Amino acid sequence: MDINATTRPPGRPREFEIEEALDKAIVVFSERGYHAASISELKDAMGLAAGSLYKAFKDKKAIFLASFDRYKQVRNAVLDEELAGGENGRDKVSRMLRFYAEASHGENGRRGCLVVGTAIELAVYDAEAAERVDRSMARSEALFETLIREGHADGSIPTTTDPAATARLLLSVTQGLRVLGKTGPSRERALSVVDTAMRLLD
Amino acid sequence: MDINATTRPPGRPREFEIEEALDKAIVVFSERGYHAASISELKDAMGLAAGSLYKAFKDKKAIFLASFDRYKQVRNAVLDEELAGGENGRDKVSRMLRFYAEASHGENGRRGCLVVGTAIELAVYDAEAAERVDRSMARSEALFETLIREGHADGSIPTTTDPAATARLLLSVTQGLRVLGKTGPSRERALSVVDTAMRLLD
DNA sequence: TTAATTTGGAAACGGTCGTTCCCCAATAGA
DNA sequence: TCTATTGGGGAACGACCGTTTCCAAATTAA
Repeated sequence: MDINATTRPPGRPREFEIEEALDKAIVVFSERGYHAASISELKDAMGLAAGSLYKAFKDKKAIFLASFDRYKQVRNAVLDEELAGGENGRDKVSRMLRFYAEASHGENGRRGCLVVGTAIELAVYDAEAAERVDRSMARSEALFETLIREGHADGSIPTTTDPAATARLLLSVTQGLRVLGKTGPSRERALSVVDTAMRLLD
Repeated sequence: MDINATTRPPGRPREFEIEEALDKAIVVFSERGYHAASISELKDAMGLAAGSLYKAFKDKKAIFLASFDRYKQVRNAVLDEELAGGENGRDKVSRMLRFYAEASHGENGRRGCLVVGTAIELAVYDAEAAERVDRSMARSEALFETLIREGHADGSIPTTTDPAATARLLLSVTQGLRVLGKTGPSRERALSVVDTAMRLLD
C-alpha cells in the first residue's frame, strides 16, 4: 500500500516541485513581462536546465500560463482570507481596496501585477491569455458587487449606491493602482486613493 | 532667398516626414508593446528600409522614445482643445474623464495607451522611459487638481472635495480604464465608470 | 565640374532567442 | 535482472533579432 492515494507513475521522478519553480517564474514574468523574460532568465531563476524545463512544460507560453494560474490561485487565497476577517460589506470593500493598494507600492508595486501585465502585453494577440484576463477581471468585478450588496443588506452601505456601476469603478481603481505602482509611489499615496474611493460608499 | 526660414542642409534630402513615420510607429508600439514590436514590423509599417530607419534614429529605443513624445504631444493637444470647451471646473473634469473613456473601448481601447504600456513594460528597467511616464502621470494628476480647484472657485464643485486626493483617485481611474480597455469593453461600460466617478464631486 | 555630405535600400553580420536532441540516471513493472 | 518510461542537463539548431555596411542617388558648396 502506497502512503499516497495515487501510485507513482513509471520513469524517473521529478526532482523539483512544479509550484516552487512557478513561484520563481512568477517573479521573472511580473518584473520583465512575457516577451522580455527569456528562457535563459527563467531557467536560471527556476534552477533548471533548459531540457528539464521543456519536459515539464510544452513551451514558453505554457510556462507563462501555468505561472499566471498559480499567481491567481495564491492571490485569490490571500484575498479571501483577508476578506473573511471583515465585519460587514463596507469593511470588506475597504479591505479589498487596501489589498490592492498594499500590492501597489514599493518593491511589490514595481514588480507589478501579472494580470495587468498580461492584459497589456498579451491579451490582444493571444486568446488563451485574453480569456484568463477576462475571467480575472470579471471575478474581481463580481466580488466588489457582491460585497456592496452585502453592505446594502447589513446597513453599512447606503442603498443609493449602485452595486454594478460602483463595482466597475472600483475595478478600474484597482487596475489603475497597479499601473501607478510601477513607478513606485509611496504607501501613503496608494492608500489615500483607497480612502477617497471609499467616499463613494457614503 | 529660401522660402523657408532655415536653409536646407547639405546632402540628399530626407524623402519622408519624420512625424508621419512616427504616427505609424505609434500604432505598432501601442498594439504590440516595445519588445514584441520588431524592427521588421516597424520598417514595414513606416514604409522605410532598415538602413533609412537607422539614419533617422540611433536605435530601436530612440524610435520608441520619439514615438512616445509624438504620442504625448498629439494627445495633449487634443485633450487641451476638448477642455477649452468646458463651461466650468466640474464640466472640465467630466470632459477629461470622458476623453479617457472614449479612448478605452473598441478598436482604440484594444490598441492601448502608450503611457500605460511603457509603465508596465519599460519603466522599471529604463530610466528614460520611467522619467517620461512619471512626467505624464504628474501632468495628468496636476491637471485634475487644477480643474477641481477651478470648480471650487466657480461653485461647480463643493469645497468639501479634497483637490489633491481626488486628483490622485481620478488619475488611478483613468489608468485603470486604459487597462480594462485592452479587453475591449463596450462604450457604455467605459462611460458608466465616468458617471460613477463624477459622484465624487457631488 | 568636383568634392563633401547625406539618404535610400538591400544584403550581410554577430548574437540571442526558443526549442530540440542526445546521453545518462532513476524509477516501475515483468 | 531486463525492459520501458521518464527526468536531468548540456550541447547544438535554425530562425529571427537589432544593427551595420556598402553602394548608388541626390543634394549643397566650392
